[in-house]
Amino acid sequence: MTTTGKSRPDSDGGDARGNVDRYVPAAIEKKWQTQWESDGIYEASDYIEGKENYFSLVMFPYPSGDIHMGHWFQYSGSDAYARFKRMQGYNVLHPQGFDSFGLPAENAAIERGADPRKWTYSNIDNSRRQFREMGASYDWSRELVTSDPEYYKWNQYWFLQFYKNGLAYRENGQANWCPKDQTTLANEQVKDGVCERCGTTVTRRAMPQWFFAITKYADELLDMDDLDWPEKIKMMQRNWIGRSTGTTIGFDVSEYVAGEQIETFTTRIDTVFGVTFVVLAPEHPLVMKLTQPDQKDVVQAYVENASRQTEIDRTSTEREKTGVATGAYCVNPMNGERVPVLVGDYVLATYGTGAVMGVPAHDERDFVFAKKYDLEIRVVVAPPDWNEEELEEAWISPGIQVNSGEFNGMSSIDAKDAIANDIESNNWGRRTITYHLRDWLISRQRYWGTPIPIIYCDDCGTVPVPEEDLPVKLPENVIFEADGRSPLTKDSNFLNTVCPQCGKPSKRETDTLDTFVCSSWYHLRFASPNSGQSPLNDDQVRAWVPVAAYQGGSEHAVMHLLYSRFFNKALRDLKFVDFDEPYTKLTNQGMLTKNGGKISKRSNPLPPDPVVEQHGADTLRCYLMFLGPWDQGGDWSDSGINGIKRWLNRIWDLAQRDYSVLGGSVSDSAERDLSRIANATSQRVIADMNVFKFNTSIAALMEFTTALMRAHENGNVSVESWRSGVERLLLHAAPLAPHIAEELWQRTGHIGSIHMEMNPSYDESVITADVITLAVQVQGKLRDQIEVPADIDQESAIQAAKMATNVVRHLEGMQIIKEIYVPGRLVNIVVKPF
RNA sequence: GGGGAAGUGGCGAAAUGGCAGACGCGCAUGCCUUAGGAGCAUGUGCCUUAACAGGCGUGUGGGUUCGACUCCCACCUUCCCCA
Repeated sequence: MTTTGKSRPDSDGGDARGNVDRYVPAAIEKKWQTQWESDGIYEASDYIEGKENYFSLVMFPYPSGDIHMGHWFQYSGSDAYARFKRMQGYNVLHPQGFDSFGLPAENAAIERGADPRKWTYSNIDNSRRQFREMGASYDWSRELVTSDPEYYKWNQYWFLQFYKNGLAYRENGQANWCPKDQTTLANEQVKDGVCERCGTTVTRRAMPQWFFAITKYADELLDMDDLDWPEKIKMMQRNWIGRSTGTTIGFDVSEYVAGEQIETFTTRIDTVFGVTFVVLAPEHPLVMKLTQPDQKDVVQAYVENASRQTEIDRTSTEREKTGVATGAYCVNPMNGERVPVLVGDYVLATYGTGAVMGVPAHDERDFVFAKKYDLEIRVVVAPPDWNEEELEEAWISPGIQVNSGEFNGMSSIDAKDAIANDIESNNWGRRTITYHLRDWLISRQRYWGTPIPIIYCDDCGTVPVPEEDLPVKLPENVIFEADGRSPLTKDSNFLNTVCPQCGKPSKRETDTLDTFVCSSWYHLRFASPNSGQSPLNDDQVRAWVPVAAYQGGSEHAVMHLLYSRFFNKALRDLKFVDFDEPYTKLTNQGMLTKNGGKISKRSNPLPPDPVVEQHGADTLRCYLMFLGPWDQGGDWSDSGINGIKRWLNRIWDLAQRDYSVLGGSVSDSAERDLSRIANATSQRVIADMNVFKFNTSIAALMEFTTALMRAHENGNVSVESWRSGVERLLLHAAPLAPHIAEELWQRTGHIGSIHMEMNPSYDESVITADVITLAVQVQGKLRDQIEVPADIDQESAIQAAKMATNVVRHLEGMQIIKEIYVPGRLVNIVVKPF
């Protein structure tokens, strides 16, 4: 414990400063948290006369047990921003809730026998407590918990709308399977071949799965020109969608299999005359049909071996590319040549057509492959000054077509089009657009999620649950076993039902929805939280959405943020919303680390509660904001927190100083100086808060704090200037340190909450000083500084600069060849020896 | 391998073409104190110097400019994303 809590009879804060009690955060923070809540000052009205609505949303947490220091970092910043916007006169909606479906609850059930519902809701209670201790300005009246039936009912409703409109479908497919979590994963949830959540190597498994048709929106999702988002996130989404334009062309194999051809996709159709082999994925349906008898054993063994490898291994650039010949040949339609067909495991059946044309001269991978297997390397796009010599490495840049029949002499850029036209007119293939993006796999073979509202009837087939029967509730008291089967498949009360169409006994779907469905539309529900009979209230949605400012981590770049955009567009086309994008402006907070590593409860713990207990919530909030730029994150260290504590202590002391000692000997210049720094501080703080630069906002406020203390000690400012200075300091500090600002606001005689006040205004004309310091350089090196009137003209400034003592020395024996004056900043004199 | 971001005192950082190191930590000296993990004051990039002053300095090497942490080129290192 610190000594701050102990009462001491005299010395500090006493005597001339007006006998003030010490700053004890614990004594004021709880009090104001309770007061704010009972006054409901952060509850947003949908309309306030004369105020513009501003929806400032921060990504809601998964309630894993504790609000950890990373959460404090994220939520302190977003709360400070929301508070700042409120004080700029906006009608701000800043809600909070819990993304409470998901694997950890269920794993806790399997590992420790905890009931997922109890485990989750007790975590939520704890998280609510910690959010309150943070002093965050959330509108708790709009809180939502995604595992509540009132919420997930609408997930089911959206699913049904999507299903009816062809945006949700079920298909047999190879799914990513996590053997540990016993569930399927979307591509986005597989990182480096392992499960994003638990790190287990992902395998593939064939099973019927539900999908959302996100690829229908691939092109529209690429249009992000109007989004005020970090360029990095846009780039990641573009890469993830991975649109590439090219040509599909068929290589005839009818001499082996009647009427068949190998379809290949390429973005470099200009190199098609350089094809010297074709490679099939081991899973390609033509592999066995084409393989010649003497190659059967080799190919079979190769295919079997490939099936045991992960995709990551197979496509790794570290690994040498391997392949085996099938003994068959296919025909290049462009020149009628027969080229060998090989099988190679670096070609994946799931991408493109599952076959690639090999052009060793113009593709690095093919080049290496051809060298290894001694295949022809034929140049068809000539590098500049090429004279038929062999290439040292693949030439992948544009060039001039050679060995390309009628296209010889054309630039390869033009040839792309010309050859594609030729192929299309001969019906050998077609222009094709491919995407890396796959449809969103939403099925999870898990219990703790939203049941998919579908019933399977022997007679009627797949039947959607009627909307009036929603929600399909998750059963309680189910059996958990780590056997790869969802508890829902073993709960006969849940599983067995009757067909809504024919009334015959039928089975429910036992898959639950990916939890990213919950977070794809939660912002809409925050805007219209109380619509019991409909998912949304149109007026409320229109009042608040799209979200003006959205804050969250960049780890959601290709999952949540892409799904949300898709959801919004789908809901727009189904006439539920009338805007194109859900989040207008996005800001990423950086990651908070400890000793350079990720903070984790087990291996690298950093619990916030002890810090709050020792220093108070305001100190912790400000310290986290002061570490560095919010969008860059930072590394936690205990050492700096005292600086912030000292600053808050100084504010505490300063705001309560006895100002009756002032006013006796007011100096005009001291008044002007204080006014100048006061206005300059507001200008800096307002500009910085607007762009989430909390660190420099705090630095400006610290400087202002020091200036106020100096003014008081010198005793030469008026009571009015002093009081308005203190007021200004408290108002600017309020978004960052809400409790101490509120307490001091009250103690300095104000009625009502400081958080309902407006930011102080500033006058730019006051900020400019009448006398300024100019830097004087000779040859660009600083030699002296001069005090001059602020409105000095160029000629006088240069005159004065030349007379500065230390400048004279450097001008001796030199002739001046150039003089530069940067108004208000510096004079630079360029010289050379006579 | 491709794409992106970053590299500044002992430390967190500021400055995005104009006085590098604001603000804070730490450290040093002094004041106050019975006491200090409290408070206040002063100092604090490196080198030379008694001082005035000078030299060097923002990962490395070039370039543009009167002037470069900032812009351009090449390279090194770290982190992130993708393969």
